[in-house]
Amino acid sequence: MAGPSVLTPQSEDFPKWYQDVVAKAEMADNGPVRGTMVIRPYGYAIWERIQSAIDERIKRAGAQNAYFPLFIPESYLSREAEHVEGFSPELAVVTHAGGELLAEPVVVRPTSETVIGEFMAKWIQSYRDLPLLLNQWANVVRWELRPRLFLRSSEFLWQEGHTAHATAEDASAYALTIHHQVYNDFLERVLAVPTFLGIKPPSERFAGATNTLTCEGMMRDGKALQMATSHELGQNFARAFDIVYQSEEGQSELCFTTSWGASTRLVGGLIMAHGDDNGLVLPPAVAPWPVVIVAVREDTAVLAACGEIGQALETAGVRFQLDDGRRGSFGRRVTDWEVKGVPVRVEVGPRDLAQGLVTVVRRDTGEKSVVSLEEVARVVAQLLGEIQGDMYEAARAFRDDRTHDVSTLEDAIVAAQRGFARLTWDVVGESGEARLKAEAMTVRCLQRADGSIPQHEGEPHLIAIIAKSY
RNA sequence: CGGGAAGUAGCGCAGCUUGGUUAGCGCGCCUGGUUUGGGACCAGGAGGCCGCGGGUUCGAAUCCCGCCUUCCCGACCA
Repeated sequence: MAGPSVLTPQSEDFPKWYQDVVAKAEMADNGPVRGTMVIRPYGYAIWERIQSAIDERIKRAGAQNAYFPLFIPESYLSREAEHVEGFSPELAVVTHAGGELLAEPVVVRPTSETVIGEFMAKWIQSYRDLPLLLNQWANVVRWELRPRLFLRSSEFLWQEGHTAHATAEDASAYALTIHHQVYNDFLERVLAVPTFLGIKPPSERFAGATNTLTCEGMMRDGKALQMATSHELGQNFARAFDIVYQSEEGQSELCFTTSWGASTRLVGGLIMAHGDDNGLVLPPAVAPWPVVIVAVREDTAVLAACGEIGQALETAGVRFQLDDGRRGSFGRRVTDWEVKGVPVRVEVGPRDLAQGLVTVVRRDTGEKSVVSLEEVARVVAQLLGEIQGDMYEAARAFRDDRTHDVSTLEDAIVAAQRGFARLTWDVVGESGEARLKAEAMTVRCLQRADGSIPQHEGEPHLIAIIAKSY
């Protein structure tokens, strides 16, 4: 069996385990400037799959991609009081350019509500122009005091959606649609991460928003990670940027806007939601290669069989990588593929092959099975679907096992040491939030008793989900 | 940004207290060979402005000052 672990075990030091995985799976490196990140090809391939899955859903929700500038006039930020207050500590500001001091400093975008607001104001004239549904894929900069690869870097990649609507109801409904049909659907079906959906308490709200929706996932150490957020911005930005339209009745009306985003943090969430002591465990839908064909040894018959299997997988539309055995011993190569989290290994060796068989191994459970050469493509294609579903179920079981209903703040603090606590929001209150803060815990989100997303934090009988978080 | 720890080969570390030949070890890497069903073995080899800058000294990886970076704990966040 396996020798000494390649990685620091999760139970010994979870943050160290995370760093080990990021390094050993060749996902990312620290950049030369504090907080910056170099995303390596394997990590970027995962991001690209995340990107395309989200992009597809965004387009299905009716939004169109566009691109706005990296540099934003400092004065734009100042127009929305809460927004500038929230972001000013983490802004990178350019004061010099072209060898001269700039008359007005420009900030490197921390998010684009302001520039996009400026252009929405220009483009929207009539109620017929609404809703205006935009999205952009971009990098943003928020100067981080305590960076961690993928989870919190000073520069990160993301998608930010920005929309303008005629009514508050329409804006609110659209934010909810994005939350369910883009984010939660993606998280469940692609990342295989179950979430708690809800709204943020006022203390955790986005700077300038009237309501913030969140998807909270549980990591393998029981901490919460906010995997995506959607914001109802009310008329705050419309007022600041004069985003108005003429109604059917000929009146000038302020728009209601929304914004919503998901970032490279998702890669960190993916690592921590499914990873184990042997490394990354990828759901097939985000794996750069759902399958690796491993030649046990370099041998003519073995390589010929690998080629055949490759052909069959190709025909079945399954992406795969071929490990022809030229690089090191079998055990070494297997360990490497495990660290990288490849969902299925097809091991092709002379012993099995003599009987027309190959060994198929699942990364998530470690389960091995022996199948015939003729059947392997069909079996693997089906197995990938099963793994995708099983990984979601396993993550849900893990989360449910560590989520407890409690009736007092003190019990919540105990439960949130290793998972999530569900406590009536009325019991928490402002003093409760302060008490939680002292324990390094927060209210991650507020939900209705049935798990649905409330309209606002004033609804009666809301449940607060309390946890430690990233 | 506050408190703590640390920076020596790609990675993990020793050497520093008590300054003094050519700065070591393990893993990885390269070459050749034997191997290959869960991190193989033998032989040979390459690779260092000892984080950066300044100072003390005949002499600094080692002592002093400043800065940068990383990790942990807080405050802030996707």
